[in-house]
Amino acid sequence: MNNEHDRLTIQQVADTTGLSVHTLRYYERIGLIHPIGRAENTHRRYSLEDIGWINFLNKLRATGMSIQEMQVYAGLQRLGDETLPERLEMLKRLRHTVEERIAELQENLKIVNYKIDLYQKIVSEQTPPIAVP
Amino acid sequence: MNNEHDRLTIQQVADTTGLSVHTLRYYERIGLIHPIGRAENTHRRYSLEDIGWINFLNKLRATGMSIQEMQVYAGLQRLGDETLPERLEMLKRLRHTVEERIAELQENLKIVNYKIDLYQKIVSEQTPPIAVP
DNA sequence: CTACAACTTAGAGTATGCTCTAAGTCAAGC
DNA sequence: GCTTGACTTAGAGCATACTCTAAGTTGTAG
Repeated sequence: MNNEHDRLTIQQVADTTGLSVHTLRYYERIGLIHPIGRAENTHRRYSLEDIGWINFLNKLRATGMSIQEMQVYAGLQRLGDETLPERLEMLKRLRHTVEERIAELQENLKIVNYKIDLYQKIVSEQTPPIAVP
Repeated sequence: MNNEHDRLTIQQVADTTGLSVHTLRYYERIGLIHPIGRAENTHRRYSLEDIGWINFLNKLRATGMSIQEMQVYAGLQRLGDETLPERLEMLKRLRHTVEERIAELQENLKIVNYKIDLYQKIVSEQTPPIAVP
């Protein structure tokens, strides 16, 4: 299933996922990533599935999910298909919080825009394009 | 301009702004809030303008602006109207980053939704509404 | 008068999420 | 044989943003 070409070093994974090698080891240590397979020399070798999982973790992080919640999710994932309903619930809750977060940002954006308009007016009044004597 | 009714205690401000009294003192200490006026007994007394500023700070924080950037903004604000163009620039940059953040969240939401749909299907197949022999 | 609540300060402590260091192993190239 | 570079581990350190503690003051109520 995985030939030698599919098995990447930690540095390669860092380059392709955007996580640092430190962070990759950290994620593995805290259980976000399952124990990665090793080459004969004890060096980690990541499979393509591992990359897929790490990319998904990155998406979860980008939604603002905390490390702790991701640990729960990763734990459920490892328990197999019978935890699908729980993971589904987590994702639905995540969707909800992300939607709320977007709405909040849009509200705050309005306020920022209002302030920009206000300041823009004052600034343009102070320094008209061409001074008229 | 400010009568006794307009001058709130730190606890009242905490209640109305949602910040803790600790955070209010912390914000003042690091220059996010200018030195608040005191009653005869050295206790802080916040004016309505102070409340307005604190509420604005809360909006900036909610957009994800860092404390450090807010310190810069607060510093410019204290320098008066001649810093309006700089503050305008900061707000425009903020608008941009918030718009990007919203777009990113919406992208990630798509992925979460895709996963929800997928899991939903699997789960509903595993446990049909009524088992048919 | 004393108890209490609300405040004050300086400074220490905490949670989160990394990020780095030190010391060591190992394979490949010169 | 030796250097180089990529990896390994355990554990320390760091940036951010609070959050809390200890010790003290003050004004009011009983």
